[in-house]
Amino acid sequence: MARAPRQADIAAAAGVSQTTVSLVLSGNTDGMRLSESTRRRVLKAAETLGYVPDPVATRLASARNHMIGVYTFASAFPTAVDDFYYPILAGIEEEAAALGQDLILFTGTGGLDARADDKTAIRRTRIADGCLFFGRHVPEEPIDWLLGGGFPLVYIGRRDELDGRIPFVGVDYVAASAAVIHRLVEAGHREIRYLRSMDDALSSSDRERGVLTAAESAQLPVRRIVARAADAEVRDLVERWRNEGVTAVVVEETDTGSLSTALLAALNGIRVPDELSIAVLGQPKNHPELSGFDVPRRELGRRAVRLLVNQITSSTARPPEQVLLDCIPVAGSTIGAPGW
Amino acid sequence: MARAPRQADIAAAAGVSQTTVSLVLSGNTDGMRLSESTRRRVLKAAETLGYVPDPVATRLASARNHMIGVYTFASAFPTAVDDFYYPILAGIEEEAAALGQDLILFTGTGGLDARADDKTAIRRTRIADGCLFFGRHVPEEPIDWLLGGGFPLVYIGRRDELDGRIPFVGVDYVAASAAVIHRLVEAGHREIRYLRSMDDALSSSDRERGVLTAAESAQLPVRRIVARAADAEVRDLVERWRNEGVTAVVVEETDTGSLSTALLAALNGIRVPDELSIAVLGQPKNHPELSGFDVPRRELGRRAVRLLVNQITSSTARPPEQVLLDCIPVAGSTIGAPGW
DNA sequence: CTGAAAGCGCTTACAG
DNA sequence: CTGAAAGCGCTTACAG
Repeated sequence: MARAPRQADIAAAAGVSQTTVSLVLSGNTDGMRLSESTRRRVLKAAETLGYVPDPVATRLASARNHMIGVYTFASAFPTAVDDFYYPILAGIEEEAAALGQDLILFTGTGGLDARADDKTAIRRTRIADGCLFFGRHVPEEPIDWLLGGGFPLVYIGRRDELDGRIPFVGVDYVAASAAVIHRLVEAGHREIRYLRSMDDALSSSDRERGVLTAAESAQLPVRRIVARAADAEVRDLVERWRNEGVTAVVVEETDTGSLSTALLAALNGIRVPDELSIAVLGQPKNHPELSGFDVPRRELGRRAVRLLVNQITSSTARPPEQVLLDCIPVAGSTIGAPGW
Repeated sequence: MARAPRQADIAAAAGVSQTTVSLVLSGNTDGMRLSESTRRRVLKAAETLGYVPDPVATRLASARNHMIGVYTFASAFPTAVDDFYYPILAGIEEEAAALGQDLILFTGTGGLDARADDKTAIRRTRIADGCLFFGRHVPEEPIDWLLGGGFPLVYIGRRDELDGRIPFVGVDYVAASAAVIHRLVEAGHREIRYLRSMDDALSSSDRERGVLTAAESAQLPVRRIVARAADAEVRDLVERWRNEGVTAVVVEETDTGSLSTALLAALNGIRVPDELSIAVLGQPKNHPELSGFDVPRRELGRRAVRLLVNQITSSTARPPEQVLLDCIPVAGSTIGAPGW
């Protein structure tokens, strides 16, 4: 079997110039008309030869190849957090397929942590028409470089770096978290504690902000509401809270879910929600009974793709689009009236 | 921010030709020597200008871009079968990253089922240095076309199409399935039934072959051992088998896991393994207690990547490598002595 | 030791 | 209505 046919082969077969073949095949007839007969001959020759345009050459010549990149600053398929990322990736793939875009997963060359400042890896994303970025932090220099070059990109997750010039699709954790606190307050709780991770990601501080805002507006004792803790400290905390007469604990759900797991493990003996109400800011795996909210992860992926493709196809430079998606409240059964 | 610097810019800055820049940067010094001073000047200029090679141009000129494709004949992130594909993809990504390869996910343009004969989509894979293929069947024409063109590809899963010319990394379902039957026989079972899906994939018939071979060598009544069934029919089957004095049921685990789920659901009332022993040819989600075997899915992905990269980097044309991986036996607790 | 030239397969002005 | 030419940013013979 021979080498893949190119436009020149079709041109020879159809007795026209390579330019004409390109014109016919790309459908770029800006003002120019091609005779119907030429057109048909070219198309037939292309069909016969089994022509497929070389996407690399296309991209080099025209800066469009219908491929969008996905760049994650850690493994795209991390073992520990399957359920966290998988729906996002599924959403990305779904929408990409719907829009006729292939996906390039940039896996980076070095070890996992070396990736952040792997400038080369990030710049490599330019082989695609545009790129989706994932990750808790933004490597400002290379992203700035891409942005400055007019390269279309969209972050997954809210970002406030680079003076708000980064387009993103994020999640409105502030509103969703506030709603959970309000629900507890309405159920009569006053002694509430919020357990968050040590991590300083925006998704963490947004949740905390929502919690604090809601607590303030309900005139709760805001001072003591937030507790930062590593997993190992949770047991002691719960013990202490119990003695303080706390009636509800709200916990942050992180990508690994280890904090909520630690909380549930520390609960042994305590009846939920009779003695203690529990709410989770996010939805842990295999715990549909937990009250809290669901993160629209699949939609996050889908929406990000749409934003990116819009950016790629729109000719005019627009201000960076920044979208926040609403979470889905989960009623669950772990919020009750204040106990003991 | 200006346009990305290219080799010509470095050449100007360093006072050499663009060719020299290419030579220095690529390290392609076949027999030719470059003066150390030139070399240093070029590297410094490249560093200063923040040069990053354009991967598109590199690929067009050299036919190597350190990207490997992943082509699935269905969604790469199918919702229904998360746990089935995810480990394979995770393995692929892991190994690709280790070998410095980016991944291109070809998502196809049309609907999901239109993909198989989407010749264009398959040919598009040629943008990568090579491609991994997934899927229950082989679209022979385009695969033959790729193979004939010397395009490196590796299938995930055993394949026997195209006269054995398709390189693959598969799973030795025959041996693993036979081992399960042997285990039952050793436990004293004679009345065994094997429940398989209606699907005719090779992974199904391999399992059946293993079951039959083992049954024959144990001189079981092979005639009646295999039952093909849709999920809905399982309940009636189990009922009948119960009346026939069957003491062990072996079930195929498919990608969706629906058959084993149906079997477990049909079991209500029957005590396992006291009354009935159960074994699964594969490992259903969330059922570590089931006896059977684990498919080395992560390793499947990893190994496939290694095979592919070997193929890409080896200069000599070799016969297609076909690898079968062993499964991991799962002892479980659902096999006992024959009941009733 | 280094450079001028051709070529990878396309697209896009620009001429006719 | 169609073609010759230049160019996208590289690599790779081939000369010097």
